Amino acid sequence: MRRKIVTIRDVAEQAGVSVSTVSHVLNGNDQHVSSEKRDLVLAIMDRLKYRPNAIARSMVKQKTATIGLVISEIDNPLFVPVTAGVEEILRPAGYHIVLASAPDVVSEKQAIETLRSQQVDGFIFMALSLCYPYQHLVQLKEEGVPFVVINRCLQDQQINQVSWDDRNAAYQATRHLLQLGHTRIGTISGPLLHKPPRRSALERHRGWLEAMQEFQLPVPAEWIVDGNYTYEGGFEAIKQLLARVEASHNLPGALFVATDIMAVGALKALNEAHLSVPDDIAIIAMGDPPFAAYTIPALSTMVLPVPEAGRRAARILLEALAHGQEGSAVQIALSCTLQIRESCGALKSRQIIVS
Amino acid sequence: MRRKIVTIRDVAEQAGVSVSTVSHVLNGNDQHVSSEKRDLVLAIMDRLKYRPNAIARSMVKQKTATIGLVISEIDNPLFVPVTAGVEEILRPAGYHIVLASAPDVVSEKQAIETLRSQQVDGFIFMALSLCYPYQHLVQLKEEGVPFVVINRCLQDQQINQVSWDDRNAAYQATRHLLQLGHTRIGTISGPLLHKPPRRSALERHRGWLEAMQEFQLPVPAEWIVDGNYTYEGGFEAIKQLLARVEASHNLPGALFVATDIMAVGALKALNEAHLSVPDDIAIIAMGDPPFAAYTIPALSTMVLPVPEAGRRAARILLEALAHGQEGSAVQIALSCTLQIRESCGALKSRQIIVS
DNA sequence: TTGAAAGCGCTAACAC
DNA sequence: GTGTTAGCGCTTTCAA
Repeated sequence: MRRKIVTIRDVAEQAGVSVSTVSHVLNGNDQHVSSEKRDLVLAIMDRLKYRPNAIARSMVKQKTATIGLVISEIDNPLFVPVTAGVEEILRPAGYHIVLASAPDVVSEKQAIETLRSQQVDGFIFMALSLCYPYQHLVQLKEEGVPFVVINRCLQDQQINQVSWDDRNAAYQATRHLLQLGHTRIGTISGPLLHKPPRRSALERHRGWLEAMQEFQLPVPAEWIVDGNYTYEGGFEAIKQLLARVEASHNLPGALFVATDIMAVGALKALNEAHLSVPDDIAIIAMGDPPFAAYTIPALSTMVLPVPEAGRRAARILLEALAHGQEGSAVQIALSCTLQIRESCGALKSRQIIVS
Repeated sequence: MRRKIVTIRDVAEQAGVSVSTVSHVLNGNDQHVSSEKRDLVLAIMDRLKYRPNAIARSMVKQKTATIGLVISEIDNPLFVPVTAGVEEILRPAGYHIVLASAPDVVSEKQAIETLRSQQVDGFIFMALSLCYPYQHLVQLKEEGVPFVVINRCLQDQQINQVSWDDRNAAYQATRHLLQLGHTRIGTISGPLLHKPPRRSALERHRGWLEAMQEFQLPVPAEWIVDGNYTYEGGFEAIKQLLARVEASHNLPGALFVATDIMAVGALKALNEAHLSVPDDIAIIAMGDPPFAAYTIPALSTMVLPVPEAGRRAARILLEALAHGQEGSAVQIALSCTLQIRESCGALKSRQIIVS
C-alpha cells in the first residue's frame, strides 16, 4: 500500500535495539523494557511514521480482533441501529466489524466461509425472523466458533440468541387499543403463509389473537388481512378490507398493524378512502423506525429495542471470546415498550378493561 | 479460530506433493500442474476441509483485496444505497469492504490509521457535504494510497471525486414549479450558516435563486427559511414562514425544499395549519429516500442517483488499484432526475415558461 | 533488561 | 511439471 514500508526492523535498527524490544514497547510490555529505551523507540517510531501491520500480528497471534456481522437484509431498517449497538460495545473492546450481507442461506454459508478464511474471531448474525434451516450454524458451533444470532427463528438451546418478545408486544399493543375502549379490532398481519415461516409475523398475530380471545371479542375473518410486511401490502390490505366490508359496513374501529411500514401504506389507503385516523379507525403498529413519528397522524407503536439487541449480542459474543463457549448458551427475549403518538386517538366512551 | 488448523502443508503431505504444487492449484495456475495431481489435491483439500488463510496470503502478497469505506454518518439515508452500489461493483472484482463510521475529522483520521494498519488496499469516503479540512486526504494521496471521495466539499483537482450536481438539480426543481405556472416560490433551505459550510445546502439554494432570477421573480426574504436539513427544522420552518406572513398574507404558492426529510416536517406543519398540499402550497424536494413516495401527498422530488455514485466511486477505485494513480484524478458530478408525484399538483392557469 | 531465532500460513522465485 | 526455499512483518520463547 505504501512505496516504502516501515517495519519493526527499521525501527529497531534506527534505535539501535533488537526487534523484540521494539515489539515489547509496541505491546506495552513495560516491565521488560527500560524507560529510556522505551522512549527512544517511541520517538523513532514517530519519526519514521511507523505503522504496525495488523495483518502480520494477527498471523502470529492466530486472532484478528475482528468479528463478522452478517445481515440478511441490508436495507432492513433494523440494520443500522443494530449495527450501531454492536459497534458501541465492540469498538471499545478493541474489535472491528466486517460486514457481509447474505439475503439467503446459500450466500450466508458463503459469507461464513469467506469471513472464516479472513480469520474473523466470531460472528453475529442479524436476520429477518425467517425460519431458515440452520444446520450450518450448528456445525459452526461444533467447530468451536463463537457466535450469536439476533432475531432468528431457531430452536437450538445451545446457540446464543437475542430476539424480541413479539408475541407479548403484539398483545400489549392490542391491550392498548382495548384500554382506549376499542372492541372491534382487526389486524394487518405480516406474511402468515410465507415459506419458510416468519416467526415474527406468526408471533405478532398470535399476540393480537390472544388479547382478543382473552376478552372474548369477535375476530371475523374479514378483519384479518395479510400485508406482507411492505408498504404496498399495507396499502392493498386496506383496499381489500374495505372491499370485504362494503356490503356489511362491518368496518373495524381499530387495527393492529404488525409493522410501521404497513401502517404507512394503510394510512395512505385510508386517506384515499376519506377515512380518518384515528377518528374512523385507530391504528397501532410495531417497530418504531424514525419515520413512525413523521406520518400524519404520527403512529402509536410498540418500539423494538433494536440497538439494545445489538449491544446484548455484542456483549454475549465478547464473553464467549474471552472465556470460551463452554457455558450453556444465552437466550434473551427483549421486551418492547409502548410509544403513544396520535394514531390511536383518545379514550372512547365505553371501555372494557381498566388497568 | 479452530482447534486444529489445516494448512497447505497438511494438504501437501496427505497428497504426497509439495506445498508449491498445492499453492498452484489453490491459485488456479493450471499450466503448472498436471490434471491428475490437481484433482488429487482438490480431493484432499475437500477431505481435510482445508480453508485457505486469507491473512497469510495477504501478508506475502502485500495486499488484502479489501477496501475501507468510511462514512461520515451511518444513519444518513444515503448510506445504505451508496454501500449497495459500492458492493455491487467491488464484490465481483473480488474485493471486500470494511466499514468505518467517522462522524468528524478526528475520528476520520483515526479510522484511516486503523484501516491502513489493517492493510486495506484503498478507500472510499462517503460524506455529508461538509466543507471539512482535508489536509489528511492530500497526504494520503501523496503517500500513494488510492481513494475516492463521494459528496464531499473539496477543491483539490488531484483527488478522485464523485458528487451530485446539486445546483442544477435545484434549478431544475424550481423550473418544474415554474412550468406548472407558479411564480411565487419560496424555499426551505439547508443550513446556510453552518460552520463548516455545507456545500449541498449552498448549492441547492443557489440553484433555486438562479431560476428565480432568470425569470425575474421576486424572492422576498420572508420566503427564505432555514430548515437545517431535519424533520424538526422543516416543521419549524413552516411555522416561521406562517408567522412571518401572518400580517401580509403574502404566502408563497410553492416551496422548493432542499431535502425530503424537511419536506416531511413541512407537510406536518402545513397539515396542522389546515393548509393543503398541493392546493394551497405546492412542494418539491430533493433526495428521494424510500419514504418520499409514502407521504401524503407523495413528494415530487429530484432524485439523487445514490447507488450510481457508489458504483462510480467503486469503478474509479478499481481502476486506480489496477493501474496505479498516475493519471489525473477523475471528477464527476452526477445529474439528478425529476420524479413527479403528488406534491406539486397539476398545471396552474397561467404559465410563464413553456419548454 | 535485552537479543537471537523460530515460526504463523502462504507465495514466488528458482532449481531440477 | 514439481520441489526447495526464502521470506512477508510480527510475537514469543529461551538464553544471555
